[in-house]
Amino acid sequence: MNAHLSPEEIVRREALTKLRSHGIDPFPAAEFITTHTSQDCLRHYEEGKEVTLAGRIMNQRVMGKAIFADLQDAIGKIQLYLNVDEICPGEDKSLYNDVVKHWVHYGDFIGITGKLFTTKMGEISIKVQQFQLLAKSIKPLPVVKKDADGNVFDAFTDPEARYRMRYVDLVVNPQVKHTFILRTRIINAMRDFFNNHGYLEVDTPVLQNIPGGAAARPFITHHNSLDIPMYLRIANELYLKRLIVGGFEGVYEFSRNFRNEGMDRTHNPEFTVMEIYVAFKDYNWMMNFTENMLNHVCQKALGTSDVQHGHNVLNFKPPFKRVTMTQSIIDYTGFDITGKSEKEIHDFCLSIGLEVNENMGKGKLIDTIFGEKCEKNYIQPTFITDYPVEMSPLCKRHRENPELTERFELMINGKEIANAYSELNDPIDQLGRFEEQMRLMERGDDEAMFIDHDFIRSLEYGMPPTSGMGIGVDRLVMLLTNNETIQEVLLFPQMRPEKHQPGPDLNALRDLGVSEEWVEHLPKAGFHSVEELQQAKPTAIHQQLNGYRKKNKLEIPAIQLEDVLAWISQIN
RNA sequence: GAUCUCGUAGCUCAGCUGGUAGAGCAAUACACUUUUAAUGUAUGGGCCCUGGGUUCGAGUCCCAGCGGGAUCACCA
Repeated sequence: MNAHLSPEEIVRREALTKLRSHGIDPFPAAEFITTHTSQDCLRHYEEGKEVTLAGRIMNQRVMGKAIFADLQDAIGKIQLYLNVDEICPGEDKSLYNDVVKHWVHYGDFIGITGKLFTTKMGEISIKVQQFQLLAKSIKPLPVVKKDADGNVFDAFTDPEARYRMRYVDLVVNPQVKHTFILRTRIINAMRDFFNNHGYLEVDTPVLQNIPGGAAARPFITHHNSLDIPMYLRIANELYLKRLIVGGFEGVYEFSRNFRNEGMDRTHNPEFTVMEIYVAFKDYNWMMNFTENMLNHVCQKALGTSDVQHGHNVLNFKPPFKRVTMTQSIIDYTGFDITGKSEKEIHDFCLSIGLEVNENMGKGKLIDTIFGEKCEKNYIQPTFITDYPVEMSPLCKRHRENPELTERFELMINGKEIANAYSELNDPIDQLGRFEEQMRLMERGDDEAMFIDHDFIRSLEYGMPPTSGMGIGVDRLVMLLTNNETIQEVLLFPQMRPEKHQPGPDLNALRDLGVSEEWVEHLPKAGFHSVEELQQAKPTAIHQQLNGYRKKNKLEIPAIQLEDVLAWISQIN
């Protein structure tokens, strides 16, 4: 029955039996009370101090009657010194000779009590006096080794295996664990910053009737009792604005959004956006707020305003540079879009070799120019402001130029990190913009937005002037943790489901009367299941099995055709 | 969705113009009471992703599929 297990797994399972027969439960229930962590021991070292720790045993160096090993807990690692006479002061040395030396494996959880000391080589270690197995690991972890210079050998690097088995990744790759600790620190720092300003964290619906607030393909599901389609949210913006209508001064939400679109190293079907809306503010205020918030996050989470990302050092000390969209396009193409018609801009795009088509409105054309020619140049944090009105259906018109909107996007490392508006609060203008979106949709723009009439109604009751800002949390975390792929900052990134090839069902084969000496060979010879036997001709099975026997020089009796016929008759 | 590329032992990887499946680490056994990529000796361990095809012969060549990665398209 162990045919599908690797030899190491078999050894570990046999150890379970041996431990139990010696009265040791490999999965004990009782709480194990620790007094210290690995870091406590290293930071507050006192020779001879008694400590109790728990963790995984990671790297054993057996030297006869003594063993050095590393204990890895939630925080780090510390070296253990396991000496036969310390662990087994009496006559009975079996705890050391059997349990510790042979039945405890790399990756097992253990609890120890011992005294701190420093080895000849100068490493702080624990001289173990009491040893207890807390949980056995019956699948071997990848073994990653590191030399004195910090060079890593045999690292567990296969992205597929790492993302599918993040639990393994976290155990053997400390830098991965650190990324996720930083992720939480970044989010906590943002939350603190907003709370300290008195803004309220809220929850709004994930399951929505109208997937509004952004332009994207939604995931569709169905509510049985109401018998209506429902959508996983693509954004939470319209709900937060309703709350501003309701009278909150400032609201924010860390929103898990879902978009049914392509997946790549910057896109996951579910992702996190932080959105905040503050009443009586405009986008100028929001720029100051955003740069101060980000600097606060860097200081709190990383302890610096200078963040290493790839070859660049990103400086988050306010103020950030501010450039209008129009000026940015002049800077990088020499073309001034001010007052230009859709046709003129279209022709300009063609003249500089951009791929555009007749379906693209003015906003989309300008967006294309910016995306192709400008965006990548903004490495240091830069606010790009005053977008054309066609690109921003939820944004208030610019106070000085009705063709523009009071919008900014924050560019860092050549990519968009945040997006903010002076929010459109004129219900009549808003409805008109939604209707314009519908026209774009009919013209072939599949990114145009749905109309949310309840949202319009809320604006009709009156929304104060408000500024809102959204920030891509996953991308911010990528930026601040020096990662290039979103999968590295999501604990469980979306993957295609694993296809399980069902393992051979040996018991079903036994039930047919297949002899014990043959049963394990049937799958290897190509017959994994009863069904596969059923589908093959008995004569072919007979020949194939005996061919396999000959090829592998099996010292077991040849199969007779009658045997095969007997199995088949059992099936029917 | 398109193109390129990869899939070999628990992990990291070799395997050339087709000819009996390899290394290091891990495992097992023995030795070793301050090692740290511990060391030394010995041993075991493979549906070479799956299914077809070519061939006397396929891990290797061809086709299809499954899964991953990269680039592109769409999007944040």
